[in-house]
Amino acid sequence: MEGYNLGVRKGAWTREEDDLLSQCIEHHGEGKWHQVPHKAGLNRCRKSCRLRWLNYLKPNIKRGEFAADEVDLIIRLHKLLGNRWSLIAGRLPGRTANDVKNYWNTRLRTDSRLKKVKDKPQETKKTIVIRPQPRSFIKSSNCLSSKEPILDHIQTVENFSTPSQTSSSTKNGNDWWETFLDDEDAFERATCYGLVLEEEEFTSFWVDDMPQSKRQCTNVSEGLGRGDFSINVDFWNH
DNA sequence: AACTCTCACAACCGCTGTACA
DNA sequence: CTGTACAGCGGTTGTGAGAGT
Repeated sequence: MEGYNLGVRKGAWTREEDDLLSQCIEHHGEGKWHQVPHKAGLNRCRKSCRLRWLNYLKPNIKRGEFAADEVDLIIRLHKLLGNRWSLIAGRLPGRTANDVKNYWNTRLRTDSRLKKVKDKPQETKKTIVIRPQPRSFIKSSNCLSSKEPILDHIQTVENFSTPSQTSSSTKNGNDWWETFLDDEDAFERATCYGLVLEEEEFTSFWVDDMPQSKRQCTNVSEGLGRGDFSINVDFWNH
């Protein structure tokens, strides 16, 4: 595949290789990984270069022990997302997907904190197999033009229950998602319905006009980052 | 001191999704 | 529509360091 093993160097990177790769990316920028080995003068495959940069050389990478709040977030996000390490890492500034994965596999997988999650009844972790279904909306649609929070609508789906919302989506001056991860009950309920984190901002869809028969397949996504709430609704069909 | 075991981390491999001709 | 190339992801393996015997 891709000439991956055709005479390229493998194994640990040397300081010289790191310097060449760093200089190349500082000069040409990230991306076009297939060109990087040639431009950098490295006898490495593009995958190796990319991995080395993303996991080790890239500026702002945080090294060392995971803080308690980072570990807590990993556990909670893993409960939501499963092994989607890149998404989990995206919520941990300075941490890479490889770091998170390694940390999980070597320390958290057998952590007692997870046992209670494993012991939960199966139905709370049920995942619905879902398939995409194209949908269209007209611009003048009430649901698209409305500025009301999506959660008011989503709450009608599958009895999904978030803290009661006002039209400004706040309660006691706080947005509910700011405390979402701290609210074990809300978290459990959300897990039941297969919340999925995505980077996309919610901009396009409403769900309240979906046929009742399809609602059980609605997949609700919610960005958990503090202050950068976004929500993404995918429409699926069995 | 020598050997074995365990752990943490870096890196590799195989696969999937996407873009494009 | 199909094939190809590429980017990116997650699972797995390799390896070095430290602990234990």
